[in-house]
Amino acid sequence: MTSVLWFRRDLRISDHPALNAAADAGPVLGLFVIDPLVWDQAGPVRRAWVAASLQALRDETGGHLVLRYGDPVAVLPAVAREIGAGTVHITRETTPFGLARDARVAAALDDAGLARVGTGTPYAVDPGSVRSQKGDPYQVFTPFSRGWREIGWEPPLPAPDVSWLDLPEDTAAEQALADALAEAPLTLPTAGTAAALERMTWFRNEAIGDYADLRDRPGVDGTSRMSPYLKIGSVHPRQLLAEVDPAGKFATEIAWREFYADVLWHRPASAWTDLRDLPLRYDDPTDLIEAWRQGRTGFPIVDAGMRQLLGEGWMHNRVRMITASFLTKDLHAWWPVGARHFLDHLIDGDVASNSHGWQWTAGTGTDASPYFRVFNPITQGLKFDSDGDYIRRWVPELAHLPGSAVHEPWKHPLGYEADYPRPVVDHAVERQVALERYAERGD
DNA sequence: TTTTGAGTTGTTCGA
DNA sequence: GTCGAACAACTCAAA
Repeated sequence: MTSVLWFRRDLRISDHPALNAAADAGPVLGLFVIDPLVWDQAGPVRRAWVAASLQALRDETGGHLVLRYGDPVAVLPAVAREIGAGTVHITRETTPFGLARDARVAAALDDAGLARVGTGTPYAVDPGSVRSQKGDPYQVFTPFSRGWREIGWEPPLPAPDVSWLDLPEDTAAEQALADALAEAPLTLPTAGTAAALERMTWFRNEAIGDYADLRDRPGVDGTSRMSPYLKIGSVHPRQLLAEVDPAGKFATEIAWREFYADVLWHRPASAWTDLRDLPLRYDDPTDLIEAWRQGRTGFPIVDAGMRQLLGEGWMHNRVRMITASFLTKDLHAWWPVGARHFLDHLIDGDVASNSHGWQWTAGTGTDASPYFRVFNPITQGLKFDSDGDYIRRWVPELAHLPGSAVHEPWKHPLGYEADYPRPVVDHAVERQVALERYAERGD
């Protein structure tokens, strides 16, 4: 029987259980729907990454990827009818947005007399399935990760033989793809499964030994950089876990991704609201938030990170924490303001990891009340970018300063020669304000 | 039921 | 320069 495989965040053909299910049943039409509501919200680099990943998937299918532009609620029944398919196969969604969209599409498919089959999820262990001995979902990472490893996962599936179907091109979709690709920065990673696995092999052979030491240094290429591939589904986490020690540090990073997906599964509102209702008092300092977005706060490592985000669509994890701490603890803004900006621009922006990473920084997340978690952007810079290379790469106004002097331009006679902004706040003062607000919560 | 130990990623201060 | 303690009190998981 003919079916449609609706690709979403599973842009690959290997280790793809839903594709296997469709291919086992008969000929398959591979479809991706460019939904303008999602597409237009994304920044140019994020769009370029999706476009490049679609192009890679098209290559992997031998050119048989059909693109459509529009609302999936209208597109899916129309395409299924056009090709004579009775079933739409998907990888099951787990996020609130994805579940709501799938529910609307499912209703439309029902009305059209079409079946829908969900197989697998983008996770090694499906969200909702790791439970404590009492049967409750875990609220804390470490016990979750024990339960997660106990459940375990299957080895990756090979790519199936697929009899692909085609339809005439949708001009609007092809144009959207071409426009997005035209805006790709030179720093965009090579998209697709093969590039992902090649990078993973390099990481495993060359970098994983130094991972614990180098992963915190934003000026060093010491992380796997698998997150953009995982986000778009060019690889499934099973394929990465098969390459490493399941008890090791890298597998633990995968477990963090799965933990946050699990938390979001049980608490969908936590995507955009405080997981723990403390409540904290927030400000809305519009001009300062805009300075933060643009990387013009006068704190070098904050500005370097925010500019890397806009330029590359990626930010080093250490710097994500520093910039997030700055927005929430120095500017006292509500974390979703920052989470929204990150999600719009990060090529690896994933709602579960993004929002819960932000909640961790803001102190509203899963781990217990570390009220004192206020990053000092200057000492963090000196500690993790001690040679200053990261700053010089992203903040040209400071590129003339030597070594670690870039972190404290106010101490250098030539620090402001190139019109670098002065610090927009006094960190020591704002740190005290943040601590006081934490102490007054609920009063 | 009660108790106990633990909880990703920090900073500052004083010895 | 290095190191350990203090920094609120709380929630969770499991014994």
